[in-house]
Amino acid sequence: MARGGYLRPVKTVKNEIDSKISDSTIRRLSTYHRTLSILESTGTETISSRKLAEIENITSAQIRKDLSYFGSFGRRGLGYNVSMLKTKIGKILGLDKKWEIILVGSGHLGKALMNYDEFEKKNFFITKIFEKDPSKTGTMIGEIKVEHIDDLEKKVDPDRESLAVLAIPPEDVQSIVDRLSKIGIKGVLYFASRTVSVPRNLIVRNEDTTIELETLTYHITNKTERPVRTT
Amino acid sequence: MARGGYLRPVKTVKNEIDSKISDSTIRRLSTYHRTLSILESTGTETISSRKLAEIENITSAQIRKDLSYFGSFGRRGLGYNVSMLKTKIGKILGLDKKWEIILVGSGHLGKALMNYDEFEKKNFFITKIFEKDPSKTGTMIGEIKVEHIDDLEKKVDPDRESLAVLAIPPEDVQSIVDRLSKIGIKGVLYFASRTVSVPRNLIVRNEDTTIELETLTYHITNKTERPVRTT
DNA sequence: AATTGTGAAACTTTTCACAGCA
DNA sequence: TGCTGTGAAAAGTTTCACAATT
Repeated sequence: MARGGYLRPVKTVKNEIDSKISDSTIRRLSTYHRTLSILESTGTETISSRKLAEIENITSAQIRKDLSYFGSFGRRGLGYNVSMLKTKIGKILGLDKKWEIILVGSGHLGKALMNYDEFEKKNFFITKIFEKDPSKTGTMIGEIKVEHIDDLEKKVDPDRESLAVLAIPPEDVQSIVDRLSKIGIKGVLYFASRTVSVPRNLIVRNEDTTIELETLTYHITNKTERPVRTT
Repeated sequence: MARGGYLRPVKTVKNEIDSKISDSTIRRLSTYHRTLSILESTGTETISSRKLAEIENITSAQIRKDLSYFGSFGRRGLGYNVSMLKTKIGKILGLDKKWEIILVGSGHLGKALMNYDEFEKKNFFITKIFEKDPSKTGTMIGEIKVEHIDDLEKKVDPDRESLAVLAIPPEDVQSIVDRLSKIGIKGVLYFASRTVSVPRNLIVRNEDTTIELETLTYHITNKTERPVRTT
């Protein structure tokens, strides 16, 4: 293990500033959290890593290892308490706090995000909407009044809204990312098919449907065996 | 999912053409392809792995290694011919063929996908739309007439349409995946926040916005250094 | 002089396998 | 007995560094 002590063998529950947990682990924790929510709502009280692994289509060792970076949440011989594990993972991911999100772009994708049920389950709330088309300024989407993009700096309070989701065309992404970074927004998710240069104080993620489709066409074209992971 | 004990993910591949190319490599090839398109359209004729690496925010060795799995496309001392490399990568990803896609679900997300400009650049064409709300049957979205979901099996020709994109609620995903698999669809991309059990003959991908947001909230909450990768 | 292509090294992630505990 | 937690081994991925080539 060449990671040379990124985790002391102590039972630290919270990792501090510099431990290096892989992105894959974080993404899996997110799926565990979502599965645990469903199990909790169906009244399941306890689950073993083996059973959870079956649902997730991964190995049980993977689950135990992922959790071990953050502490010991199970009971030997018994498994994990569903609600307790869900709460613990939620805390690791920061889902115990309410997250206010600004949405930039109010086209079809923006509206789809506004209606997305999963958000509030995760404590995510879109609280402001910005749009460059002036004819839309002042119109309502759900309970939120659309603001003009020129007012971004004026209307956003980064102490409240720390996340932004961009449902805008590729050519607008870089400038909006730059403006959001200046305001002090902490994280941005955008959907456009484009690379952006990322200011240091900001975490940026991209979700690009064409990349996903191209992994499909690659595998189909090259007749590769189906990879089991779906997330 | 219980397929007799827990299954260890079928990572092993016994197939004709390729050996074991990682998913990360395929995803990067997809981004190279998109960058090369832009370079081509701006008249750039040649690019070195170093310059491409700067754009992509990765190392040049990574690019050369990714390409080396598939052949030698550059000229020592000179770099790569932009159009030629774009064509070669396109061929690897299967983008030299036209892909007809069926869309299931015609809500906001479905409409956003219908309007998505990037698709045709990649030779992706949504040619059929299915919807469970009968009041929408027969209405037009763009140039396509919406069909009722009951007619899925009747109206889909898997020799033409090999891909499906699902813009439907989580509770409908599993049954649609099962039906598409029976018809002989080869690849499915869905957006709902949910794991599905995947029939053997089908490749399934999931794009889940809450997972992306949770990687953001994790990093912000734990004040981890910004990871450079944005895609 | 510049830059590819690639083995080998370095590093990361996953899986194994079992001690230890309920 | 059943199942977790975890070092160690195995597998996988990225980076290094340089011979080969234009």
